[in-house]
Amino acid sequence: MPIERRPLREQIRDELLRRLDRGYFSAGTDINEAALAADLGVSRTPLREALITLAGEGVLESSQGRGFRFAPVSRKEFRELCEIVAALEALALEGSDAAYLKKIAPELLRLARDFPDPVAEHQVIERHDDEWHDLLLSGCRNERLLDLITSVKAGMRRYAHLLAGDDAPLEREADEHCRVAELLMKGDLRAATEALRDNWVNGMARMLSRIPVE
Amino acid sequence: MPIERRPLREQIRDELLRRLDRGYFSAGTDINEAALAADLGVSRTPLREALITLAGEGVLESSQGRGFRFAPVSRKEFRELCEIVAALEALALEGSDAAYLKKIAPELLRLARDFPDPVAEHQVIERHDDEWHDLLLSGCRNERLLDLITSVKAGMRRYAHLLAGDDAPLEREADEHCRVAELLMKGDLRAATEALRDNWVNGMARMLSRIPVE
DNA sequence: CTGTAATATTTTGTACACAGAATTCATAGT
DNA sequence: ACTATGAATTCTGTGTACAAAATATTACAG
Repeated sequence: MPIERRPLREQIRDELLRRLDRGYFSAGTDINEAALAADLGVSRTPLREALITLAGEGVLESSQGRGFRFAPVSRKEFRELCEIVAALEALALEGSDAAYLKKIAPELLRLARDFPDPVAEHQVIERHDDEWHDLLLSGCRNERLLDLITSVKAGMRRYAHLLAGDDAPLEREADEHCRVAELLMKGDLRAATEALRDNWVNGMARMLSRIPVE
Repeated sequence: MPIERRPLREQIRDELLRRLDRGYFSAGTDINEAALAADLGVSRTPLREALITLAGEGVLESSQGRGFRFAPVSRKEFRELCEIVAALEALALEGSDAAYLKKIAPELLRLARDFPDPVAEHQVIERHDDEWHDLLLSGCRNERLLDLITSVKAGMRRYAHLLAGDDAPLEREADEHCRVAELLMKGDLRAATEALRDNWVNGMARMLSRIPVE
């Protein structure tokens, strides 16, 4: 059994993101380091290291003497993040090998079509969506870009659980993914990139209707 | 005198980037935390916090048990970073207020024209270039995007000092900045964005000729 | 009853300590 | 001379301790 040999700070970061997905933390609340560390069964040192990482990704905010808190959600920030990821994913897709994309297009189509039961755990749904995007970008050779996309998406996780419950948005998302896959199958990289951009813009609109006006 | 009231980790991060600009550290070398902490006159704790931040920005790498080291420079990574920043700056410019851009265009032109003496400190030259880009993007209202650009650019600082010494690249850079400013003056945001993209592509080519083939 | 000053409590930011992993160095065997 | 083995050393990763700042509480004056 290959016991966990990764720095605690990384394991803690992952665990905090997992809890965030599950809605354990409500946005805007302060973090009590001692309490959270005790809860996780670690000391404050690696916990703080994880918190600093998450702050760098925009998941947390910090201010002198007041420690860390979960960054509040806002329509404006969500819009900003969507714009950014849309541009970055488009860049990644543009820079991918067209032949490779053509090869994986059927798999992308399949994934898009058999989207999970709308009543499934939100977590399952999110993971399915992530899987599709990951596969789509798996042909990008710009490693830094892929890292950056992962990092920015971590900053969007605070919004993911807002999508819970309704099924109509999921179907539209799936439709749009199909469209991207079909364009890739035809070998039209340019159009696929535009369809991906549209997907983000539309997805943003769908989500915005669920974020309360502050 | 307003004594520094920021977390040490931030001051340390800034100081490390400053030293990086001055070429104190050579890429690829391991960091000895105790020695560096002693040199800076702080303890290892806030130093490590700064190192973790820098690792998140791609300035450093880390591996289990072996600590941190300055990420090695490579033509591939530099190309990747340039692509990313080009896309992000283009996005930022597109999203700016056209009227505001028209207003600051003359100042941009002035800044581009009186570029500093080529024999000046590299640091001065870099700062001048940064100033121009900062002003150009000052009309962007996507705050997350601006933060992200700053962060990615921090990851490029390892390459900046390679530009030292020659003056021809600086003049070309200035020419291209002028062109962007002129297009903004005309109110042609689309063309200006393209010119900015070209500026990054060309700047990348100029730099690549100075990065040794690994 | 409200606002303010003083005090107590909590919590962060930083320093320090220690165990264990990684590396270096030395020694022995082929 | 070279590889392998093991001891010694160095350094990181994590836990703990403490001082100063922030927050909460109490006491008091208007």
